[in-house]
Amino acid sequence: MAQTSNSTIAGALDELGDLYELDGAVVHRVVAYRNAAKAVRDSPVSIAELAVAGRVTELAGIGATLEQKILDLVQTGRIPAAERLRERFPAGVLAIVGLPGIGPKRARRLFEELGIDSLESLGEAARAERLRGVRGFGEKFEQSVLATLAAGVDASPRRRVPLDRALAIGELVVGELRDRDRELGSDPPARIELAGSVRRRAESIKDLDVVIGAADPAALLDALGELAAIESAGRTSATAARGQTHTGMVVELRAVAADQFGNLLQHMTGSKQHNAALRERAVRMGLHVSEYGVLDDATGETHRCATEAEVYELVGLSYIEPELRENREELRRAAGGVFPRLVELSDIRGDLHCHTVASDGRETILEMGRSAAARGYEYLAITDHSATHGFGNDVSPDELRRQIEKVHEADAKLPGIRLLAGSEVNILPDGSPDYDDDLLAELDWVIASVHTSFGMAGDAMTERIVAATGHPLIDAIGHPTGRMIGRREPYAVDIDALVGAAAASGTLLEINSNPNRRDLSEVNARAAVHGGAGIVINSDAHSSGGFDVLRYGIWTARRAGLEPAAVLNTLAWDELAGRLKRTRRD
DNA sequence: GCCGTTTTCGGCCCGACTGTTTTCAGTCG
Repeated sequence: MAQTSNSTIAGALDELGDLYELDGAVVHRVVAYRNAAKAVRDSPVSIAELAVAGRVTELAGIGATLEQKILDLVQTGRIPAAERLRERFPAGVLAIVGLPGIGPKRARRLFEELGIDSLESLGEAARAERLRGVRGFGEKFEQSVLATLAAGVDASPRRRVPLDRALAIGELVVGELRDRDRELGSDPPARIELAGSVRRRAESIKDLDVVIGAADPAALLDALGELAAIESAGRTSATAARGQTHTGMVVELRAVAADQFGNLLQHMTGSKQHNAALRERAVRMGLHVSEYGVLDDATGETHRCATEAEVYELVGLSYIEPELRENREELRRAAGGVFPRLVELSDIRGDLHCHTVASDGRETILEMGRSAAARGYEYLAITDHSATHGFGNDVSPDELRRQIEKVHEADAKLPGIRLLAGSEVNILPDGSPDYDDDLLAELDWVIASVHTSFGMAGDAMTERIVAATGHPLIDAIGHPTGRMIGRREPYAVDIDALVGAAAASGTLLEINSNPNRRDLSEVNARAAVHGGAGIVINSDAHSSGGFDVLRYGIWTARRAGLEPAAVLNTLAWDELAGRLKRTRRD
């Protein structure tokens, strides 16, 4: 029997939180379920296994009660409490929660007093002007409901976009605001930074947050609507403005005095859960953290912080990098001292996955090699697609032999960088690569990926990729889960099984840096390192400009808490080559 | 429901906004 996945368990806990909230539970109990759901979702190890082993309460946020509910779910597939609550509250009531202005309390009141149990019955009641008869509801609420339903419920939660799109717009906005500040002649210049999930380098972004530290921010706030990226904007208060980009993203500007900039940047960078946990810790120390300062109960004094580091220092923590602020383990670790240094772009000494005109790339081996050398890389593996299910030009075995020669020729022409003859081979449905072993043995580096039959069932897909890790000449697995952020679910591979097989065989796992992939994800990358597998971070570039995406892979690794030593292409090639299983086997 | 520099009970982040209400509950980020 397939074991219950972390995401299934997390989903069940989230649902329980929603149901208890409707049921009128105290907010802290509801929050406890949501925190537990997040802890499960972010866990790099199997929660089902942990629960069966009696160790699940080791996770922060899971106690004896939730342990039992998780065990029920894992062992019987059901949670009795959830079933009882579902009988009391039709699914349509939960669907109403989350509409603008409707939380659990109001949804429950509408359900109990007017029997509203679906979007349809909500709309009917609004049109019939019956909602205003309920205490706490009025005419404006009815209009808001009708507007929401008219716009389509799907339109209400704004679409999330991958980080690269949000970052491009955010950097444009910040750049223009800084230009404007210079034109205004501010002295000292205003501090203007991106905050929010963009600064945390999250996988996908809902809206953009920009923070300003300035004595007189009015002119900057008023300028938002004039920026190239902004379609419409307006002031929302003396210290804030809100606009919308031409792409439909909401941009929030917040301003404070320069000596509070650290407080605001910390507050607006979040995450919400990180901030809540930080503030709970502060309260235990008699301190109250907000975007305006840190109030000390003992003295009645509010400390204003020009930098974030001061905020963390006041609550007894070492500085926490934005990428880690997700309320995973970072507060506990920061209380214990300084973090090990996270991997950085400048640590990467070579790229082991790129394409040329031989398959679906747009540039030649020489062009790609020159560009990689110019970026300071010591080595570059040319890994065009293999022959089956071709991308652009199918690289037949004979063509691959010629390609190996071409790589050697180009390598001789390019001093300062080592070009490696490689291939991105397909993992066929039976788990084998699509070149013969004698040909693979002529290559310096082989990365193997799934490009077909994405729909295979979990056991078969897992067997398929695990089989590939067992091949002596496959050095790494490319984009191991196939997920596309916001567009395609990962294929049904058991990540624990894959990590175990990769660690046992010495097969490396890729963090593919394409911003639509970032695969392994941060959670899976953490699982991989936890399970003893080695990581490589690659661009999968299809042109020389494609090398730029490596920063997204780096950010995924940093969000996973990876240090340079966990990432094998921080090594010189000779050292890395010596660790490959094809070498170690000899 | 969890958790401990308040340790087996009594707490549990902070501020802004909205609509409805005459002082605030609920929602939101």
